[in-house]
Amino acid sequence: MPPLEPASNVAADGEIPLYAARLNAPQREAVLTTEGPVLMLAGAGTGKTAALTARLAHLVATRRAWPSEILCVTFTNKAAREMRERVTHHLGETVEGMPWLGTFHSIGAKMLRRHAELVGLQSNYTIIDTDDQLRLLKQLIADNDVDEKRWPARQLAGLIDRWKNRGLNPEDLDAVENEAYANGRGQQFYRLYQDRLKALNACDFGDLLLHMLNVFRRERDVLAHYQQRFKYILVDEYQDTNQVQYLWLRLLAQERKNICVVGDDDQSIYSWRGAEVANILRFEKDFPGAHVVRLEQNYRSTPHILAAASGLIDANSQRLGKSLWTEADGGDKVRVIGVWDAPEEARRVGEDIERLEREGAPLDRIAILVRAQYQTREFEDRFIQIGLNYRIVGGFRFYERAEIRDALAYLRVIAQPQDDLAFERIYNQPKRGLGAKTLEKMHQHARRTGLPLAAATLQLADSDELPARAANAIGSLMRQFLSWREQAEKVTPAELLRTVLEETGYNTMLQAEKTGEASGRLENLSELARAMEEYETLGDFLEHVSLVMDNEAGDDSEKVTIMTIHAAKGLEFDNVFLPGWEEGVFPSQRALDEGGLASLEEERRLAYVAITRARRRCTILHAANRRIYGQWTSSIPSRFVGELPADHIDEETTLTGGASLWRAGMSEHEDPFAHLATNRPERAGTRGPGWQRALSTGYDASPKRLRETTRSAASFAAKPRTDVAVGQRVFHDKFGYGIVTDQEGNRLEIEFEQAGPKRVIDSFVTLA
DNA sequence: TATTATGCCATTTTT
DNA sequence: TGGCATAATA
Repeated sequence: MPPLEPASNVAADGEIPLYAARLNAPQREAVLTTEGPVLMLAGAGTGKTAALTARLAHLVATRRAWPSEILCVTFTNKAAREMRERVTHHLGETVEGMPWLGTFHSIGAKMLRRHAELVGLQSNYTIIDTDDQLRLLKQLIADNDVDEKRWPARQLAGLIDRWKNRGLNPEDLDAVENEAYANGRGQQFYRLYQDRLKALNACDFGDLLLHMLNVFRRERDVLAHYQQRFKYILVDEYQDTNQVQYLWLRLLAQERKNICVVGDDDQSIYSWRGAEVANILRFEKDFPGAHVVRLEQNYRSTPHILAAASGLIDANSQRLGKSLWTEADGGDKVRVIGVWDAPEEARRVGEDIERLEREGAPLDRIAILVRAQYQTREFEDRFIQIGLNYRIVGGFRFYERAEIRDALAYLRVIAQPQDDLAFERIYNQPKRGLGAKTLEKMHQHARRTGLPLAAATLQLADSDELPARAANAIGSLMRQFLSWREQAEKVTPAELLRTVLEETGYNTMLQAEKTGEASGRLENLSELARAMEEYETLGDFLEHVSLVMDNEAGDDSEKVTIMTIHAAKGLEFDNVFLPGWEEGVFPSQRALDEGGLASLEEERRLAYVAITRARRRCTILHAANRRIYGQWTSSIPSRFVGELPADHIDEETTLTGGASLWRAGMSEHEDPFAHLATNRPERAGTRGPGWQRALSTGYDASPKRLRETTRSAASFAAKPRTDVAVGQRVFHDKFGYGIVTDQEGNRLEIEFEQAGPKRVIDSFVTLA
């Protein structure tokens, strides 16, 4: 056990150690207050991570604890990675890595591998994702004569997830909870699901935490062991913890009470995922005598941006209260721009970005942050048209692609023969002429014999239950599995994967397809194999895959980022564009219709997060008309716009006076500008209940400055390519192969083989 | 058994 | 509107 004396690299008498040298007073306080509970309230951009890592470094450098005696939990792999890097930097290479620094789930998984038998699992259990989870539930629902139409598997999955987030086991459900699914069969299905998982030697994400919580609650010696081990506990983004995580931490911290949590109640935006702001709000009650430190000096944004954000969040009740300030001065006010419709919004943002680009602003420091994914399409369309480099974050993740999942399913069956879900995914992929009928027999046999699906299938192939063709197909597949399993002992996981892809004919299948898509899939698979190179065992790799689902696509070209506000939490950009600030979009209709005040306040926090991402300039936009689900809908500016303090914003509109009319709620035939719209929007009878309130929130209806939007100079000035002509066959990253049917300047009309006719900018295609 | 037609329903998604 | 899932067909 390390003594409590200062290490050599730390000055003894009040001199400030290196890792704390650049910290401000509150940050330093947060670092040096090592004993007892600490609540660090860290506003946006206040150097939270710096303080947190310095604290870690301090604990180790002063020998208060070994790295292995500190539990440090984050929510994302990214945050964990960053912290690890920064601590390593502080402490130099001499210190061993921190084994207990990671996400809640990865730490849960690690503990559970050690104690798996206590919850009826083997230590090589599989971690299934939501896709597997859904398929499993669908089977259960079908097997138990419940109409999936009436009681969707998604709903059940959601319920189970919520129960687990709250730390509830099947037996803990009360009658009300039980009623929530299939007329009082919630508990039954939850239990069935858990039993099934156990039989598959698998668990879902929620289980990683819940199983360990159960172990802590039941096995006193296990709990005591970890309580002893973790001398200090650090928790990042505490406002995002859910009930299980809270209970978990409380048990672990109970003994020593050296727990330091960091968070910002104003940035709590995941309550719909089970996060409870209440956890941070009541920390001082949970841990009496807690030392509270407020980080309020902001190092990121200009005063106007901060003031706008602060003014907005002031409208929320239930806050711990912080006021951000900065030493910086100057900077532009937050711009608020009203436009006619969504296409104009995209055009406007595109033009602004082109201007910024001409002024020398790097594209990768510009972001467009949207409330919902569907908003990205308008920008994508526009940017393709004007040839602006962009990337959309979110949506498909690497490990969620079909080909990757197929490949992983093969590996899973090799590693863990009980993994029925994986086996079921690939038994006929690539096509082996096996269908639903064969599957049904496989299931029947598995149920009869109590064997895992793969094993039962093997038996079945030897019986004469199946038509010869099917039996042969299965037989050879099973022989392949046997041989792969043997090889798994000898070759690296990456090699094994390559063998599998070759011997199954998966590669051949894709090669035969000859589409842009298929070649992309092949590339993804070799990318997967490459990513596997660094893993020694299959098990290591599979755990990594299921827990670390993020992948930073190695793309070097500068691009504008388009993503949701949720995805942007924790990031910062020089220039931020915030489109769609309209009632019904942001705040979202759902939030207005259900969830009441709490939900509205979460939307407001989301708006606060959005604005505080901006370092230098922030532009908010709202459109009068927008097509939502194919229906033209007109809308009024978001109430959040009205809540921005007037002194810190510049308002502007491209609607020549029409804006104030529309804002005043005039009907269509009175609107002198209605005829200007080519697609005449229907007047909204579909407005949510929020609009009345929005009108009364005192939106400033004074006359606006006139402003005419000009067309983008860049997209017309660009020189057309000379190597492309009508009739030329070309390749486009997104649309695949096609023939040029028309050329006008740098714009091409292309008939794509897969995607049909499209207009694109010539710089986006290569000759085929 | 594989392909086409129809229908349905749509936030946010750290693991 | 359009993407995805299940249903109906060749």
